Parts: sequence; C-alpha cells; structure tokens
Amino acid sequence: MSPRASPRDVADRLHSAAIHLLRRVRRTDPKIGISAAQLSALSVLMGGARTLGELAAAEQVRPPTMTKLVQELERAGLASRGSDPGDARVVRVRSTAKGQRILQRGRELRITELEARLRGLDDDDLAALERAVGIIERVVRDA
Amino acid sequence: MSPRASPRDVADRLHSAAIHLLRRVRRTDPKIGISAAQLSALSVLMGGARTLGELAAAEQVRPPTMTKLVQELERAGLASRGSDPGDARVVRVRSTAKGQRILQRGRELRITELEARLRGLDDDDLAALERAVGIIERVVRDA
DNA sequence: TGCATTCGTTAGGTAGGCTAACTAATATCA
DNA sequence: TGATATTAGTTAGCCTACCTAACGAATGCA
Repeated sequence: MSPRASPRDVADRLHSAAIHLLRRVRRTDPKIGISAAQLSALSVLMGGARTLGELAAAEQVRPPTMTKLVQELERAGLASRGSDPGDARVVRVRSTAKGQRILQRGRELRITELEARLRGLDDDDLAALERAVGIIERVVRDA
Repeated sequence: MSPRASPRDVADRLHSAAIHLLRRVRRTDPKIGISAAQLSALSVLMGGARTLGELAAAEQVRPPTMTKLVQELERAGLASRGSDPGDARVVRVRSTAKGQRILQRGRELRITELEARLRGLDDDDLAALERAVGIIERVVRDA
C-alpha cells in the first residue's frame, strides 16, 4: 500500500476536479434550457415542499440567491410559491408537475454525458466513485 | 458486496456533490481575495508558461473567458503576459513569483477549509477519496 | 404594549461563463 | 509572389449565479 495520502493534496485535487467536472457538464446546458442551480434546487423539491430558507440552506446559498432562483423557476412554471397556514412570513415552495417532468428529462440530458463516461469504468472504479461520493456528501454537509 | 452501482445514479450524485462542495468552499473567498477560477488557472501555470489557448483548454473554458481571467490575474500581479518569439499571435502566460507564493502558501484558505474536513476522515476513507479523484480527473479530461 | 427576532425581498455589485464579430499574424498554394 | 484561408486572441454585449446591506412585515416575548 502507498503511504497515507496527504489531506492537503487530496483537498487540492478534489477541489480542482470538482471545478473541471462542473465546467464540463455545464456545456450541455444551452441545449436543455435549465441550469445547474435550477436543476439542483428542483431536485430538493422532489422530497416535498420546502420553505425558501430551507431550500437556501439545503443548497448552501444565501436567501436572496434562492429568492431569485425560485422566481426563475416560477416564471418557467417549474415551481410554485404558496403561503404557510401557520406563519404568514414564510414562503412554501413546491415543484409543479411540469417541474418534476423537466427534472427527470433535464437531469437525463445534463447527466447523460457524464454517465456515458462513467459507463466505461470497470466495476471497481465505479464502486470506488460511489463510495467517494458518499464521503464527499458527508464531509460537505457537516458544517 | 453490493450490486454494481448504476452509472446514472453515481453520475447524478457526483454532479450534485460537486455543486455543493464548491458552494461550500466558495464561502471563504471574500477573505482571501482569490477566486476558484483564478486559483485553478494559477495551478496550471505552476507547470510553466502556457499560451492563452492552452490555458483555456486545460481549464475547459472558451478563449474569451480565459482572456478575462488572465487580465484579472495580471491586475492582481499574480501572472504576466509575454509574447512568443516564434509567433506574434500567441500570448504566453506565466505566473509571477507572487502568484507562486500564493499557491504554495497552502493553496489558500479555500483549500484549507476543505482540508480541515478531510483531516477528520480515517485512512481508508481518505484513500478512497484519493482514488476517486484520480478517476474523476481521468473521466473529465478524456473528451 | 413595545421591542427583538425571523423570513423573505429589493437594490446594487462582482465574477465567470457564453457567442458573435473583429484584428492581426501566419500558412497555403495557384 | 500575391490572394485567400486559417489561427490566436480580444472586444462587445449578454446572461446566470453568487454576495452584502438595508428594509418591510410577521411573529415571539418580556
């Protein structure tokens, strides 16, 4: 076995890899009419309605950013905003049927290129990737 | 062992994880005065001078985007532009001593925060992550 | 009742990405 | 050689996605 990897090196390369990965898949966006941020927010809404603040927290952005994002989604008919029966300050956001449909399709298109590449990996590599994704999710979530 | 993971699921989660990872580390940017894109470009220049086009290709962006990025780096004193002796069209970009110092000095807080999180992982997880990064780099690079 | 807090929006700014259209330099070939 | 095609990079103009600061409206609490 090789010596223990340096957390710094791994962090550095992971950071760089994330940047390049997103730039790569980003190129397909113009074809599908939905952006990464919208796609990601919609996918959170798949789990049911969320308040705007919850959405912002889940997506790791500030509330004003999410306000704008949701406005875009609403304008595109992909999500709708409603009020909370118990608290008039909060805005409850839910995805529309169209939003759910688009999510499926948009995800497909945006992910397809990446997926095609992963398809070329052997089982071992794919399993390693899956495991790593779980680790990343955990590391990023625990603030 | 679990059954073979679905490339589609892994692609989807990897995509999502990359988005959230970058949003997370992005928060430290205001403190350090250098952005993800600049950091990434500078790290390419560590390998020596590159033409603007080479840089754009390495960074997976279009030439006009790289023109702007390099202008920023130049304005910050982190990179310099020179002409090629053999071809007057090309612009050769190199990092300055200051640029190299910034990179070497721990690759900045942006990485440091991520690094701190990785430091909490056990050897096994860290090794898995390292391996996965290699796979991602390969998958993304092979256009 | 009145003050503090919380939720979300508005206003305004920055960076990073794109395409289209251009200039300047080089390469090709009749 | 000279006309034409190609290549490298820039400029202009646009869009999205972030942010902070400042604010209004609703709620909670002393």
